Amino acid sequence: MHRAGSNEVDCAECPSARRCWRDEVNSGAGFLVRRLRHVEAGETLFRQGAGFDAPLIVTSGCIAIIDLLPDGEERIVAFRVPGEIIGLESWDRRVHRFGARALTGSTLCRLRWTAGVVRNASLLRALLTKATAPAGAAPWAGLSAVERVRAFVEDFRSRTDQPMPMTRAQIGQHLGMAEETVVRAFKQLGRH
Amino acid sequence: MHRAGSNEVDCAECPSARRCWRDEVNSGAGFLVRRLRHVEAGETLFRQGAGFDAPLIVTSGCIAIIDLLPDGEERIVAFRVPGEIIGLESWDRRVHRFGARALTGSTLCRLRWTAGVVRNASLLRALLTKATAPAGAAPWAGLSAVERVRAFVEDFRSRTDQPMPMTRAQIGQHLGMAEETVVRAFKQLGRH
DNA sequence: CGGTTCTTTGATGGCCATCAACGCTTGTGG
DNA sequence: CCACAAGCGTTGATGGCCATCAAAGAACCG
Repeated sequence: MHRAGSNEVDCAECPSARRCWRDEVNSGAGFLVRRLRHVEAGETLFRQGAGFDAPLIVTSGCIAIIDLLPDGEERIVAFRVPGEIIGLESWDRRVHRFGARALTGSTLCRLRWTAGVVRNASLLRALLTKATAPAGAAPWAGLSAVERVRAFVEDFRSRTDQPMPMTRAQIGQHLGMAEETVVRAFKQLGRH
Repeated sequence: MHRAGSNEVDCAECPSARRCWRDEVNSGAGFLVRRLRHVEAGETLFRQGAGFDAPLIVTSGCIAIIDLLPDGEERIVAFRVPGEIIGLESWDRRVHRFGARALTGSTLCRLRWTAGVVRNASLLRALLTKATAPAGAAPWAGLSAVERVRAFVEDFRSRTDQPMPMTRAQIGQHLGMAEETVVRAFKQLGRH
């Protein structure tokens, strides 16, 4: 049984906890959060290389996870919507592996990470570094640009009901294709 | 403190545990394994859709993780080398999300999964489903085929010292490009 | 030797990145 | 109100990279 400190909230007491954790959350399960301020559209949450302290849970809005490449190009690793976690990929580091920027007005909770949710650090490291598909894999290969855009739209729609807040250029930065190709793909799909 | 059952080994007692877990392993840390038989080159460990019971840790050899697409095509999601885990992506399912096939003679340990290594199932599910980059992201986009093959080779070399056991066609199935393109990329790299 | 698997090389065509330009919308200041 | 700028969306023309098809060498094994 954990006790929440000042400014901290146990997820078990949050009426919308189910949206974040999908299951019911038991009091004392170790999920303590600190509610954060509302961030404005376009605001940078943190930059790549900034000091990392704890993961965040998105509770409203949409956050772009951004990889800043050596040549200055920006690649959008993921779009995070309510209920999803950002910053976990930097868990075993001291600095953020990616940056994060709000695409719309958003709110977040900070996960109190000191709780003994995970008993052994080695397993968590293994999970985060080995269990996932390595960069370089191409699960969608063989798909045309149109089919990849369709898959992206369907994936986003399956995760949230909100309208897509990102620009065509940002979709291109995420899927690795030119903005014009995204536009032509949407036209071929006949719908937005 | 856990006690190992019949045929079970505590990783703390294994002389090569450091190779699997990188850190030193404390007795009773929850890492109990069962040593498995040696699998032959080309042998299928399990097929996509087969019943899942526990993850495996590769201790020697090389295992291909295979996604069987609806059209019958096979996409190689990852190549696992000693110290890496397979099957974790199926943790919250009853069946295997991917198949697995040995590329060379390999040995594996079965992770005893009942140990209370992770205290809360919700967090692990969140880790596996939300923390990783979604399918569709293209972290390598903008790279030519030659540069992607170079990145693949460097990644594999950084993970193991063994010579690359996979064929050009399998590299192509992994990177999403034609076998001929892999060959031409290797020629341009001037070395194997 | 014949058979199989893997590798390599060449020719051709299509998809998509790139460049260029324009319309549309919004915001800002004169 | 109008002019101007900035951001976003859209369309067209062009060229290059790579998938595809075809075929042949190379290594291995019965």
